[in-house]
Amino acid sequence: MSAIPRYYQAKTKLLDLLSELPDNTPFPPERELAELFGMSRTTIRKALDELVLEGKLIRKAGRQGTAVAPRKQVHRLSLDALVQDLATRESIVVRTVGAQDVINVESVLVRGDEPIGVRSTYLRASQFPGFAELYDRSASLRKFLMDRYKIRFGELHPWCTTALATPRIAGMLDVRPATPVLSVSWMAHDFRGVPVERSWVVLRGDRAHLTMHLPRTDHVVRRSTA
Amino acid sequence: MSAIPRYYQAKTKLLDLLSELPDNTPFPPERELAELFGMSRTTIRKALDELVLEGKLIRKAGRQGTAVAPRKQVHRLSLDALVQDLATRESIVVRTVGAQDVINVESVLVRGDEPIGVRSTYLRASQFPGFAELYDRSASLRKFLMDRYKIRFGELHPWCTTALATPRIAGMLDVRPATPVLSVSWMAHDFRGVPVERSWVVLRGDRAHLTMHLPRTDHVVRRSTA
DNA sequence: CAGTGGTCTAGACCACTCT
DNA sequence: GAGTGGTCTAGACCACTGG
Repeated sequence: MSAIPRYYQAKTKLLDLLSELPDNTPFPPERELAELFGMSRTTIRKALDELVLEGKLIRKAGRQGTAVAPRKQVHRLSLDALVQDLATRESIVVRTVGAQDVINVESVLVRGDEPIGVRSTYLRASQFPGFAELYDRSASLRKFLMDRYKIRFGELHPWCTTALATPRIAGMLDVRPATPVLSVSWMAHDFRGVPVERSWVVLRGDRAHLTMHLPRTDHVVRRSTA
Repeated sequence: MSAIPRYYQAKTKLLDLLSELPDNTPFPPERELAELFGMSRTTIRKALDELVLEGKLIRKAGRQGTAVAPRKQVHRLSLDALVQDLATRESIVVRTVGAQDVINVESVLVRGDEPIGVRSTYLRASQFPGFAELYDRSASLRKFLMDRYKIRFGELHPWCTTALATPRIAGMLDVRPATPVLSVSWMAHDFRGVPVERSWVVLRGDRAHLTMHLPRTDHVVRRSTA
């Protein structure tokens, strides 16, 4: 008479167990939980899968097994900071793509020893002669473009959605492929409307929040009411 | 010698098959694919699961089975529109929560005959006497609060992340539980800093993009370089 | 009623990693 | 070497939906 799937019952029980354990506590092995709950390992795994996707558990191959994920590790990243370029990063790759006409600047965003995002920016090489040699990787990319190439940026209209991590991105973020991520993209123009850069940021949804800012609105969009 | 899992090989093949089929084309049954690829149904299902999560396939219970999902169905929703209250919606529920002191206004956001999001707003009943009787559901909630209760809103700092759909939300969005969704939240204050509303929007990541706006920045955040 | 996806089982083998 | 998670199999039963 239970319309509730067994794996979901397991998930609920595991969540209870989980919430009482301190961070990084080793979790019982899957086979043990299966026997304990009287379910097959497959069913237990389905429950564990979801908890891992939600960032509540961490699984590692080999002997160490599953453990309670460190909580309160959600980092707040502002949209402005993403656009300006992040202060903390681990690596920057500048590479030319295709017929030497596209420059790709890729950086890994790190917070608290964890990679939590990847930022990838594409520029036209013809627009920025000598970029690879001149670029100072310790500074903001946006500031560099403004200072060195006298770019004056116009307004931005970034957009944001969810995606599943590709194998490459998953490797960079230390998560499994198909992990849900937050994807933020924008196309930057200068103040005259000339395209300047195309950027794309992928954030680990379980480790990062994107914060935005909306100015005071004393007016409201008027609607034509039928 | 193949480090590539069989389910991922299956996914790649299915993706090829998929990309050549028109929208809404019925897909072969799982048991048939299993025999065709020489894999177990479980393995095929793991591949199909990811394709469904990515919004490339649609599964329905019963006789109709799996089909190619309609593409190019991504709706762009602006952050401003979310905050103002959506123009298109299917249903609004006003209910009191707990000891009659919290009002919850919940609406389903519909685009092109599909539910793509849920917006839930919480208000303090004591702050808005007679709300349930007075509220005109055809108008913007925000506008209603401004007109009827003379609320003057201050600036907002919404935040955004990914989440997995709970069973309740999944039911409202017509997706499976644990489907990745885009979660946008904010706390609205009036211009003096008094809390007014607490809102939460969940969007189907495979059907909706959130668009934002960033004004021109002639200045760049200065960093203290060590 | 027949066929579909949704769930579940019991078992197997592998790669990895700690001891 | 022992134990972990990652993958995979073959089979089963169920709920649902169309003809």
